[in-house]
This record gives sequence, C-alpha cells and structure tokens, in this order.
Amino acid sequence: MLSPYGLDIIESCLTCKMRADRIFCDLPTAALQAFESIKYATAYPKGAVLFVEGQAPRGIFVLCKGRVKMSICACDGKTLILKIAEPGEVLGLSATVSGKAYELTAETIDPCQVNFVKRDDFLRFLKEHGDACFKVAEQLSEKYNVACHEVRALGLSHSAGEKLAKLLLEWSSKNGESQKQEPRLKLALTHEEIAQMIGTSRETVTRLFADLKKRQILQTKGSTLVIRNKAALRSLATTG
Amino acid sequence: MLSPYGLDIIESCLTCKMRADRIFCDLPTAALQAFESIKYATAYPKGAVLFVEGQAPRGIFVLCKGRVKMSICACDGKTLILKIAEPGEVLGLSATVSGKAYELTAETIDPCQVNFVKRDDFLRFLKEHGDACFKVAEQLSEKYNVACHEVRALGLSHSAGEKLAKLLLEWSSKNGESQKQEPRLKLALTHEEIAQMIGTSRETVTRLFADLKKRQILQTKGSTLVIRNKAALRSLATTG
DNA sequence: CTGAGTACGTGATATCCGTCACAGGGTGGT
DNA sequence: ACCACCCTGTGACGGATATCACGTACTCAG
Repeated sequence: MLSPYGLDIIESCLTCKMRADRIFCDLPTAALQAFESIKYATAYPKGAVLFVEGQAPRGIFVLCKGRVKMSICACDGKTLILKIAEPGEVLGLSATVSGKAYELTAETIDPCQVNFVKRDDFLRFLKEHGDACFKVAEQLSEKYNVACHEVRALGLSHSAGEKLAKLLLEWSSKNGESQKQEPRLKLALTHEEIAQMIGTSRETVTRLFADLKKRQILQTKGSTLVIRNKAALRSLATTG
Repeated sequence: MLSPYGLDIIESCLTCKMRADRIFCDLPTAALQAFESIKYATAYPKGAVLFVEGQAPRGIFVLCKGRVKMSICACDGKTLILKIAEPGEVLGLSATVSGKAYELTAETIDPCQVNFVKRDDFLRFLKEHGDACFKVAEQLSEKYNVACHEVRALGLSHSAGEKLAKLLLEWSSKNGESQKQEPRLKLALTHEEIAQMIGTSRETVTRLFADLKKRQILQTKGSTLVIRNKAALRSLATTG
C-alpha cells in the first residue's frame, strides 16, 4: 500500500497490534469484519483538518497513527485546545451518534492514519452489533469524563499557575514517568499552544515557566522538561 | 401510593405522560417492561444528595419530577454548578456505564421523584436491549455536547458579563419565551447560585444585574425578570 | 413583634493577567 | 549566507474582578 506522508499504513483492524487495548479493536471478529467492510482507511499530512466545529457530522474518524489537536474556537479567533487525541481514539463520535454538529475542530499535528466511517454506515453497524454499541457508550462516557475534568480545571482553578501545574502533572502521568522521583517529559507543544490548553495567554505561560525554573521546581534541557520538585508542583496544582 | 414530600407519584413508565419525548420512556414496550422490573421508584425531599462526585457508581437515577442541581466542587469549598437537571434526564449515566467514579454531585432542589436502577441490573439490561443501548449512546452524546458548551463558555468568554448574558439567553430559550419581544423568566436561583453557574463571585453577579438594569437591558418585577433589549443582551453575549 | 438567618446592594482595595511593544535566538528556504 | 519567520523572553500598563467589609431588606419561627 501507499505510504503517502511517510506513514506505514496499518492494513486491517484484524491484524492491528493495538487491537487488545483499544475500542473498536477489541470486538468479536464478526463485528470487526463488519467494521472493516464499511471503513475507509485514509492518510493525512500534518496540519490537515478532519472536521470543523459546527459542521454537520459526516461520520467518525478512528485515529490509528499520529496525533490530532481537538479544539474549539471563538469568533474572535481565540482558540482553546481541549485535548490532543492519541491513536485508538474515536473522533467525532458524539456528533455522529446524536446527529448534531461537531462540537470541536480536529486538526492533525502529525502525519496521521485514520479510519473513516460514514454516518449512515456507522449507525447501521451500531444497530446490528450490540456489543459495538456498548463500546460506543463506554467511549462516550470516557469523553464525557474528560470534558468534566476540563470544566473543573477551567471553572474552579482560578489561577493560571494552578492550571499549568495540573497540565504538567497530567502529562507526566501519561508518560508513565509520574512515579519517578524527577519525571521527564518532551515538550511537544509551543508556549502558545500550551496557553490555548489552559485558557491563558502565551506571555503568561512563558512567565510561569520562568518562575517555576527560578523556584527550582522545573528545569529544561532543550525541549525536555524535568520536574525537580514534584511535591511543590502538586501543591501549586491544588491551591493558587 | 404514598406521596411522601407532597409529590404525586408516577406509578409506571408505561403510563407516564412524558413517554413520547424522553429517553427510556420512548422504548419498545418489551424493553420498557424489563426496565420497569429493575427500577426502584423513590422520592426525595428538597436538598437530598443523590450522589457525590468521587463516589463509586451505584447506578443511574432517572429524574421523573423535580429539579436536581449538578455540580462539581473544589477542595476549598468553591462550587461550580454545571446544570440544573429537569424531568426526563438520566443522572449518573456516564459513571455507571464506564465504572469510574461519579464526575458530579447531584442534589435535589425540589422534592423529586426518581427511578433508581442498580448498576449491575442496568448493564445487564443494556446488553439485552440493543435499542436501549443506542438510546444511552444518544443520551451520552447529548451530555457530552452540553459539557462542550460549558467548556466553551468557561474557557473562551473571558468576561463575567458575557457569561451571564449567555446564561440568561439560554434560560429564555428554554422557556419558549425567546421568540417574544420581551422574554420573561422566573429567577429560581439566588445570585450566589448564578455565580456558581458562571464561575464568578456573588458580588459580581449583583453588580452585573445592577448594570444591566441601569442600561435598560433588564428589568425585574419581584422574582420575574424581563429582557427589555434582547439585541443588546445578545451582543454582550458574543463580545466582551 | 422580634430576633436570627439569609439574600441582596455597594464601596474600597489589591492582584492577577491580558495586551502592547520590542528584542534576541533558532530555523528553514533559496 | 542571508533574510523571513516563528518562537521565546521581558518590561510597562491597565482593566476586570476577587475579596473584604459593611449596611439593608426580606422571611420565617417563636
């Protein structure tokens, strides 16, 4: 198969290595085969837009490779990044199920492989495969959960420092680095993007980082970030 | 049947008048009967707590009568009200499906009638009734949608005035008053609670209302609120 | 009626942070 | 190598709003 943007294409869900731990991958073979028959494997370059908030739902996008930025944006251009989706996630699911417009905008930030399924095909698939439908409910619950966390972070932490601290801790826990004494993580986002994730301005992020470094809580080596004082960061995350 | 807190109890989902337009009410009779057999009809007084954020999910609560306040709260006691649930809504759904802790706290603000279903029973019910499962997915999508709107409101509208304007417009559209020239609505919440809905302080809400009245945009008669200048309110809701 | 409790109204003050402005350092293209 | 262009760092300034503090009005029980 072609490898349009430097991707090794995963041919089939049946042989995909992530099958065990991902939604839609962990289904009875019959359901998976049905899914295979309605999906369109597609590849996108970095910076492609899968869908835009407000669009009528065309279908779902199962992310197989690469990362996708999920964001909402205000009329004045201000943007809020809700999450960076990772392989295995299903994008556009809730809009496709409910028939309402996509709530978010999805834009690739890496070259990505995506399985697209048209709305009609997907709904028919769900009606015919009860176990898939249940999976969808689980996945939606998960998304709802994440959204609630976001709401909590935005609504209850009134200082930007608190939100940044929360974000860093969350990242370090994702990397499986959190239990280490001094977790490390790669900063794959610009200050601007980090600002958009916590709803603040670029300058504030820069200043916060400067402050955290001065206080010996963080340290940077190139684009690698070391958390030198986890406890301090954690206390920043829970109070102002 | 008993009417513990001044409620007329709805005996059965099969004869419930809301059946047509509500989730779980609009199901094939077979599924509804199965649902009947696992549900516990309960009544709560005002101020009762159905579940608390962080609790392991015991099951779902279908709200039949009364209103329920859904909120999250920070360790320091600061509270954010996400929504006021109305009859027909299913509470605790996503936690029950995913098995994760309840994301929110649910507290009645009226005397309420509720149908409770234990988690195990509910999950079994879902596996056996594909159409119910699909309904659940729809319902979860809806909740996700609302959460996204909340995120947008919290994260992108940086002024409190904007959020208040949005809230008032949303309320007036719920009441079916929105198309009128001068929509009216009953203010059933205190300033404190409104503040908690838009993530600001009580005093700010008071001051905003005062300002809106001074500018002839709003007018109050007792607890009734009249929107005198819809256009102005709408422009406040989209800009600062 | 009276006092306690709760909701509302309003001023003074401090602070966080968004915005503007500019400067330095990387990086990639031609 | 050179020039754009983007990212980062930092100062100055002002505005929105949280917080504190207090006074007023309303409700409800005794």
